[in-house]
Amino acid sequence: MSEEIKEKSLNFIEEIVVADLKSGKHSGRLLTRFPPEPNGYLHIGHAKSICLNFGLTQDYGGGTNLRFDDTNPVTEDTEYVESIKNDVKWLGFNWVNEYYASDYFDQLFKFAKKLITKGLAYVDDSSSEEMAALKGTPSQPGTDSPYRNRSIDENLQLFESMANGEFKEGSKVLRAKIDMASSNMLMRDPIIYRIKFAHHHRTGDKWCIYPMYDFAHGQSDSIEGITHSICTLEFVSHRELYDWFLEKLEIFPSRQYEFARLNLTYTVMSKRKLLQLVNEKYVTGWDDPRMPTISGMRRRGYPAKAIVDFCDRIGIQKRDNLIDVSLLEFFVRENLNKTATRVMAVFNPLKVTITNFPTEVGSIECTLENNPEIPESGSRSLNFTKELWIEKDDFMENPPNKYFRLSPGKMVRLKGAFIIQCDEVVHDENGEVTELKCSYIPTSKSGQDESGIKVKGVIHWLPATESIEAEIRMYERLFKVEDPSSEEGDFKDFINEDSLVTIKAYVEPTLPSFDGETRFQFIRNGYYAPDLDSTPEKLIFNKTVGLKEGFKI
RNA sequence: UGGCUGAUGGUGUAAUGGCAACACAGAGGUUUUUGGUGCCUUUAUUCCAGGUUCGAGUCCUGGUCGGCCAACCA
Repeated sequence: MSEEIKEKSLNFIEEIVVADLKSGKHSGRLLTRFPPEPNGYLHIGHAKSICLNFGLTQDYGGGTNLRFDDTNPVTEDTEYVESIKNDVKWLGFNWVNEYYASDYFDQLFKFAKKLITKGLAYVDDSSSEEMAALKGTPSQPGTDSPYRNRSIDENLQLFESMANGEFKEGSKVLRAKIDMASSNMLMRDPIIYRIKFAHHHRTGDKWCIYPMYDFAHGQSDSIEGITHSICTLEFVSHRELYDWFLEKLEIFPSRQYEFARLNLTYTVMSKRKLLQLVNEKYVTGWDDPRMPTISGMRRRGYPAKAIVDFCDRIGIQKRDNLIDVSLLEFFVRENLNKTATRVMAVFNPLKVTITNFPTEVGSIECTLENNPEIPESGSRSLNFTKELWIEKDDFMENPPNKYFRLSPGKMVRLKGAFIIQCDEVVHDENGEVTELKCSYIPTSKSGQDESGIKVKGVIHWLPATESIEAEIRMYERLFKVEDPSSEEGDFKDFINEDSLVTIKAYVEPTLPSFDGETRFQFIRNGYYAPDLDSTPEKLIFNKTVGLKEGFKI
């Protein structure tokens, strides 16, 4: 095997990992984690993080934990836990451990008391307004809280009482005692525990105090022995605090590294905004095929591999980015081109009557290949009959130059069947074309063409009486502007009202026999996937993505 | 008027002091029983000003512009 090993350039995090492994840091151990908060569904931005974290340990050894960052019981729910696990698995990744920050509540409580004991935390009775007022601004230092110098004993006692439910929600918090004049706002005595009389999805009513993110995340990393804790750029300023806690608590020094989150054109990526779209019914749910969620993309028909390939291609960097959604669509098409079963569907039927059809025959069986990219994929049959449907767009009475579909007097091949010639155009009283009378060339059958006729155009068709109806959900981008979040005003003002158009179409009669996992290419049209709600009795297809458009009139 | 962070074609990503490359998007051609696919060609890039160096996208200095930071969210 002297295969040329292509030199892959490493992203900056891989470089760090490789260097750490080489230097023997943590005895060469590598452990990452993917830490979602179970308060929403995963989206394509999370996929980037998933591919990074799991990809690192796939490439360099070690493992990745799935850890739910469930420190805020009022927004979190097991529904989200289940969807997140399902989505990670669907993308093709396996975690070594499933953990919850709430698993560490007892330990975190002890850590807090240790901080108090070291004189590094205190209970503050200030209201949130008072605290905000004393916090200062990024360019002006804050002021010490009047409660900042309580004794260690008093703090310990007060904190225990907080945990025992002796104080009202919002009346007291535990704060780290750091530096109210720090240029980093997060170091100005951050709140580390607050009172919430809320039912937690895992710990139930055991606690009425819950740690803040900053007091849970780094410690959870440390407890698990995470070597590389990877997060997005907005956490850069949290790193100083992250390190401070680990140092003062004298626990395993996990390290945090930050990369730029993914932004995609014509969509929004914050969970807050996505939740709003769901709650306010702009979409049908988290898994609406227009959503940038993993479940939405899955429902739309995006293959997991296309998403992973996309994430590999966009790379990992620290600069803000806005990636063209057409790059994602490229990977979807690339994948589906190799896997989708080719079938024919007619969206806007125009009747074609074959005037010279041998009526004594009834129908002529034609054989169509399932996928030209995969010769072994086999074939299926479709009947060529006297009355057919073709697409309205495939006929023009007065065609422009270079239009090589059907027009009066011209010939075209019906895909997988015969060459036909348009002899007569039938109009209604408004001048609309209602029917084409055509003759077919009996010797031109696909695969055994002896006619010697060469035609430029090939169009799709269906037997009029044998094709069946299906509901087609046509999706377009959810927003009318490239970057809804950066526009002035409410992002919802830029929603594309035509992002879902439901239509009826005719499809081949064999379609009900395929299972729900089959991905289709409606020839010359696009890729389509059976919707979750589709049944053999009522077929429903989601438009995954269109084919690249060539000729435009 | 603070701190942190970043800047390479239209969009992304590489080049680790030595010919600025790859993908997507765009344009053109070719093949094709999908105006798809494949194949070929092509347009277009180092934020600015100095400096170091034989040589700078890369190193240094100073600017400019962008992003993040003042939730009892994560």
